[in-house]
Amino acid sequence: MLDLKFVRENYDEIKKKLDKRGEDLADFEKFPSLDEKRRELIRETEALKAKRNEVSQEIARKKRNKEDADALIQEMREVGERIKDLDERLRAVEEELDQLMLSIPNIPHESVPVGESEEDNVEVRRWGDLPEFDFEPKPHWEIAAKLGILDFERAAKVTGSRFVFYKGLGARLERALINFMMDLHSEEHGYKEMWPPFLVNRASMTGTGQLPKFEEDAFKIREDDYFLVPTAEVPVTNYHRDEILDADDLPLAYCAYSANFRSEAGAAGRDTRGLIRQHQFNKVELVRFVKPEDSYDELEKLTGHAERVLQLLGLPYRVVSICTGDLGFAAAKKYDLEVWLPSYHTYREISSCSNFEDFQARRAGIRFRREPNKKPEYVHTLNGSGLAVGRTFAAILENYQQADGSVVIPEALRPYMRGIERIEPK
RNA sequence: GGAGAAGUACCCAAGUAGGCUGAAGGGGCUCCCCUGCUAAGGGAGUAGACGGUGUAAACCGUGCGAGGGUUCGAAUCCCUCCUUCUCCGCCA
Repeated sequence: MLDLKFVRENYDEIKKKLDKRGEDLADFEKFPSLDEKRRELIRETEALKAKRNEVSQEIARKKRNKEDADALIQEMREVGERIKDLDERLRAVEEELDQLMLSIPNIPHESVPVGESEEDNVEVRRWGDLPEFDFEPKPHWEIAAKLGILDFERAAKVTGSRFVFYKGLGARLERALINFMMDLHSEEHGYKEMWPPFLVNRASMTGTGQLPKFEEDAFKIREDDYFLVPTAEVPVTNYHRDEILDADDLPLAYCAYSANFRSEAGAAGRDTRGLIRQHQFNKVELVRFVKPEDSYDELEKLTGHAERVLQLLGLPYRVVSICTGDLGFAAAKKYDLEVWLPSYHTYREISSCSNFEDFQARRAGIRFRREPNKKPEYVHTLNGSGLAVGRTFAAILENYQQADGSVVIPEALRPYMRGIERIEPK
């Protein structure tokens, strides 16, 4: 959410910047009149309330002195009616303004490349040599089938499409990846390890920006208004919702594993095979709460932490700076890490690292105090996948596949696999 | 899931015949005095937050878990919800 005063004072400039996202700005046009209407109603209603408070004192005094206060009471009865009426109108206007503000995306940072779609994203750097095969590399679902470590068919029977069973060494590999990533970030990168709830309430989903605009993307438990987490970002960022943090504690860094649930509305027909796009997938998430002046350095740092996972696993990747037209709703700037998938002959997103500046913090009420008695300020929040585990699983199968159908386990992972160096066809 | 009790400021806690209580008292914290260390003692200060008006000083509004209602006026009365605790049931 953007700051009301800031929008009021910089309306035209902000409009220009939002336009670069390719957003429909029809709603935003309503801002100036709504904002003015709101303030007008506040002025009116508060003047009446001040009067009511004053006269109520007067009535109390008269009653104590056994004087007649009927005329005043009669007068205040009318004032009360007017206040009630104005309050109702004010509430309606504030509700509308609130919905408007909650649906306006973040302003892109000046360093974000201007563009319309993912075509215009800018590659920042590449790492690693692409693997060379003296045979035709197979897609990961075919490799997995030979190894007997994934079962999509039975998952479809048990649940539905876009779900999967990991089996045997496949299940162990998935678990090894989670443990490897969590250990790396908590032991070496200084993140505090968290294990969050996988269901969150509406306020949390609104705090990080999934709601109100993207409700159809989420799985919802209807009767108690809970949502299955689409990413651990939601519970972990909201961990500090409505809090004022100590400046000395910043930056705060958390890493959290969670299963992630996404309805993938609108993705019908895309990536229907394999692990790339599932309704449920595992991910290790990095979340940072930082001082505003540090947040862009922090974004580089966080991106580096995610990259480190790929480097240790020996998976070739590139870093892409997401352009204005492709930027997520809440992000001011975003880097994607894209891992090389041989069977696709292309890089595919495996991590997304964003700086939200104070956009989420304002929605979620996450502030900090620089010094005692100073006014609280909003923190900047960042997060990034470190990494999406299912896609990492797929990348390992594809990049480490051998001519005989086996898959070599990257060395860094072997301690987590009880020493297993290779998964052989069944 | 059933039955009870409770939610007041950083913490504990008083406050129902509704009005001079936005909130007694204590602890903690900050400052000052006294005390050559320590212990103890004395005094002062300690809602923050959000919103509105204003160049500003400042003034006004909201605020006693949340949201409604009754009333000229609510921490105090009524309703709904949330959370915590105790007991029972059920489970992992």
